[in-house]
Amino acid sequence: MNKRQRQKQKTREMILQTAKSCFMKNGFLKTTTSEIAQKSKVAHGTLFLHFRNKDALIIEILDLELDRISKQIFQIINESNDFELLLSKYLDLLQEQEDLFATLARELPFYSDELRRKILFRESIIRSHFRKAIADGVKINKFKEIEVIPALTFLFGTINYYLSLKPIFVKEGSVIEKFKESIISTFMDFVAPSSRWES
Amino acid sequence: MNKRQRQKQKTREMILQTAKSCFMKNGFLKTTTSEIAQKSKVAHGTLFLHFRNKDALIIEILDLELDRISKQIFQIINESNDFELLLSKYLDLLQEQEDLFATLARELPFYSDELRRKILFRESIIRSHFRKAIADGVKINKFKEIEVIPALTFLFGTINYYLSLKPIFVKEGSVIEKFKESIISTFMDFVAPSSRWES
DNA sequence: TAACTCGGTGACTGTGCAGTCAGTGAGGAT
DNA sequence: ATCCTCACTGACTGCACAGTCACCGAGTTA
Repeated sequence: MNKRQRQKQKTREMILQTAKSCFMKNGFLKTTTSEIAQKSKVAHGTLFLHFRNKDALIIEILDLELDRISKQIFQIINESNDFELLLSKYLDLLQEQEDLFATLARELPFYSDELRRKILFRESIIRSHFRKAIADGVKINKFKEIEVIPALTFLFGTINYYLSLKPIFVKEGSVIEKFKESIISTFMDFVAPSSRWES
Repeated sequence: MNKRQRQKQKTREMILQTAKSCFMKNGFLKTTTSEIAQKSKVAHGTLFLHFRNKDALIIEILDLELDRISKQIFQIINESNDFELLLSKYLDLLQEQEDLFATLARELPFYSDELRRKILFRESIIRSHFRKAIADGVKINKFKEIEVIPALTFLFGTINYYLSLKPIFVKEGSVIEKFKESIISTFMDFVAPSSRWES
């Protein structure tokens, strides 16, 4: 690889890096290509030399990021098939990338079909693991007999709600951190088996 | 009131009417002032004669609409302090104005502070009635001992989630209609008292 | 060293938008 | 009948933005 090719790749990575941090901070919709170019210290036109358009740039970044996160989640899933632990670790992961997930929660309805489909596909995979963990819990009477899918929608819907309205729930810092215990304990309460077996 | 004044008021109401239907269909963010003007059969400039700016127009429409809906909700609340019935009727109301509520759910994070505060204030009033209904239910052992506020966040969060991602859940028609039974029965399951008192 | 290649440049274009203002004419006042 | 008022007009301004292209010069090749 000669000097030109090295420089080209370096520029490309610089753009990706900068774009990622802009997107995290202000969301995809509000971030402009000029802003990315400026902060990357390249000309505006250079962006479109490396990426067909703004959407292609977003998709590339999200693909990379979601890949990375998916791997972490699968690791968590393999480590622990206990539902409560799984949920706790999942929330930790969300917290680590909270700006990204809050942005996704807010902006998802406004993305292009392609982008939205990609994101929802990833989420559906994650959700299927939770589904299995709950189904297992029901089988061993750890949870009461519930409709698993609606129950999960309550869980994911609520998390999504906290994320998308993050600035309303916390002035600064992490929403997930603030409500993690509440989310877990409320959901565990909800699915706790009736106590007739206890007595 | 002379002819001029009558005409002026008529124009104003025409704009409000048209703007409302545009906002319902495409949301506030995507609706342009030109579109409203065109469909109202008035010049673009006329809009700004009647309303300081686009935001003032939105706020006026939403204030009117939320007033109307609030009244209906209070009527429901007065008619029935039974939680399940209250929830059912509330969902019916959401369904009647589903386009509006879906728009609000999606766009709320992007509104100006003033607008967002107004909407959230209305919601908080409604929510307080639900809180009371649940607290009453807990008192008479109709529900198990739960943390009322987190439980309500699960409920409202989930409804918000269904609304904001409506096009993903249903191709056409009403999300609320489709999931109403599921939402009610899942939540009632969640808060059902342990069965030790039954036996 | 001369010719060529190609990544990078940034002024420019086109589009879409909210908001403005000098001008118009029907309606009202005298 | 005359003048005035004011709701209304729509071309215009200014802005923000994504995307383009003729040109440049460092790096590569012959």
